[in-house]
Amino acid sequence: MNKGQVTITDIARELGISPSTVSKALHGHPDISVSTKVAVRDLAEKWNYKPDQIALSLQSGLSKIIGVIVPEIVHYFFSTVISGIEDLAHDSGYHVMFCQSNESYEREVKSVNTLLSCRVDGILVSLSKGTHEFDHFNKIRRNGIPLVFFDRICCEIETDRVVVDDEAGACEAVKHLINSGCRNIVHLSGPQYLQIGKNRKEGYLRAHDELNLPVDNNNIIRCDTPEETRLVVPELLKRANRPDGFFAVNDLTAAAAMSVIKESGLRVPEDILLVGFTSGMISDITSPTLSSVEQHGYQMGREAVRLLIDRLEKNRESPYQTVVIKTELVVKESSVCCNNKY
Amino acid sequence: MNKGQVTITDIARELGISPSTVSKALHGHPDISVSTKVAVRDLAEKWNYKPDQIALSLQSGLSKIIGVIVPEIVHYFFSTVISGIEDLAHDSGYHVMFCQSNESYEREVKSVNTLLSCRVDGILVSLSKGTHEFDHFNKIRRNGIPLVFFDRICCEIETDRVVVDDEAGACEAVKHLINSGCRNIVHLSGPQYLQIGKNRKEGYLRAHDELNLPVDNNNIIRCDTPEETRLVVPELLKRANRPDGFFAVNDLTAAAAMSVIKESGLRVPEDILLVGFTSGMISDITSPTLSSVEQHGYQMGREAVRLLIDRLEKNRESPYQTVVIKTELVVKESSVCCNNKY
DNA sequence: ACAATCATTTCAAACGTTTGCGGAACTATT
DNA sequence: AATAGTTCCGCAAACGTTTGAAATGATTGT
Repeated sequence: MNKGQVTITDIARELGISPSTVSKALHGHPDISVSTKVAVRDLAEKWNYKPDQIALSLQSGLSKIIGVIVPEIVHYFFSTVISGIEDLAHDSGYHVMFCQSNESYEREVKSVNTLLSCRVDGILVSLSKGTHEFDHFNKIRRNGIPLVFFDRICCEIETDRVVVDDEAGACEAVKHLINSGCRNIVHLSGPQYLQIGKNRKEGYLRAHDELNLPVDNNNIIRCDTPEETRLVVPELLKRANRPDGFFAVNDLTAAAAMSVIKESGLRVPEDILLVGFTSGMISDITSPTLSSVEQHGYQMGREAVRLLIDRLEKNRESPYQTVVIKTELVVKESSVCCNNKY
Repeated sequence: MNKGQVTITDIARELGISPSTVSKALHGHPDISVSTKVAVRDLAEKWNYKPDQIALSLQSGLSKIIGVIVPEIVHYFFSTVISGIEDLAHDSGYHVMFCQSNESYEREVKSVNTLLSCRVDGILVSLSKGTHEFDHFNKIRRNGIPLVFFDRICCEIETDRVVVDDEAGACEAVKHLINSGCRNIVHLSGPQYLQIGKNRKEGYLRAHDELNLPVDNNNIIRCDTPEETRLVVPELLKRANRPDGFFAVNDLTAAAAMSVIKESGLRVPEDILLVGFTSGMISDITSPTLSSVEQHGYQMGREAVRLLIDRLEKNRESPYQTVVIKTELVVKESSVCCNNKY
């Protein structure tokens, strides 16, 4: 009508009744006569009345907003997680407000404060690499706001969590390499101060252990970027006992390794088998396509939201849960070789 | 303290003064005595008082929230744009609430309603593929809320816009191929009902035109996914006059084309040169690395926010602007060949 | 001494909504 | 005709904040 959105008071004025009557009519309160209800609803419909979320929030103390903090959106994995968060949140009547920490502790703390002052109902966090101090999370708890960690969790804080089954995925991947005939598998590993780096290495070790094969510690190489790969892998290929398989901590590294291997005149998968981690676009565009461990980011996002909303709307005091998302080995061309030696 | 956040009233009660005095003291209002100011500020500091954004919003009618609607976050390009939006918005004291349309008209309309009921101060939109009806955008305007389109703009609605200089980028890329010796360049093109598909084809045509070379219409092929590429490109390579260059509408397609070419025994860049579009991670992990046109998504995001905040905080009635982000050809290995024939 | 001036503080309204309680106007019961 | 019971509606407070206007108390001027 005039300017901005229609309010309950506009409708009341037009109908010559009080705002409270309009509110009750809209909510089907039994006190209100049928004729008034009809009149109010018709006019609300006609004027396209939508309740003001902000006023509702102030009134109820609930914002219906979920805050999300991720290290970076530009990562394929995180954008799939966000996608899952967004979808389930919207379907449940919540809005999503998100912040990037850009892997920096200071920005993470700032993001927490931002979300807190917005009075979000709950917060979802994946830790930044730079965070080794956790008091800002205690502050969230002190404010009585539920917190759920996903992927990069914080062990120091007791709360709901969603993690991916890294170790099992890594183990499955390495067993697959072993069963395909590899006996000299290099693990291009991530930093060991991050849980994911540690877990994936554990999986590599456990696979060897369970299949009763020895592990050569020289085969565990700290290398998780394409740049490092171009430096490190050529050396590995020159070894007397050349590696016959690579298990990389992420797909970018795996793809770079593939390039290096092919440039050196060796073939994938005929000479060397290769498996990556975090199956995404990348694994489809390499040649041959790259076997990889799928992390189901979308599902992880939904699960985190579900955990949060459960706590918000059901019993706030129920015991904390940790949901484990199963990984899945997606076998493509880079690890399938017919001339199995065993 | 007790529960939840500290309010201005808590401070007032503690100090035995009225809430309005606290508010004024916090704002440095000249009416308030220095001693009171000091007392209030000290206690606010001690109790870590943060003003309630929701109450402020209700009061001022301003939410300090920017709504964003994108087709999908999982695209590298869009996630870089979002990253830029988020960074500048936060630095300017705004929060970001975002929605995905998932390329669906219905979800786009729903997202608009969501953002409107949240009373966002302004909205940033990149059109979904499924949107051919624009009345929901007029509704935003009728509510007096500024609107900025970015990347996938809507020509039917007069408003601020940020676009990328697709055509110039495509033209530069193709000229680069021509100048590197190509005389038979295939364009793997996108759908022509999307502006980007059209613009990039125009760039291809203009490059030929400006360098006085004829265009063979058989060289313009509708193909913009890896799957299509694997079907289409092998045929092209069998032609009598085999293409000596490819310009693809996106990097995924370009990368897939590279695989197909190499599998057929031809070499990149020795036999065939290759340029893609939307320089991202992908262009670094192919072998050889892929020349591509950088779209500066991060900068586009910042620019869109700047436009919106300018309108919000400066003159709301100033004439609409269209900002063009320059593209940039990033030459890597796939298009650099020493045995230039000319 | 009385008013005018000043510094400091509080009041009250406003933003849009919800909701318990009280009230008016009926109807029904005695 | 008085009481009790219905039915329908409005009042007012509350959420946390801002802000112009009004109030308070003290000081100054004549």
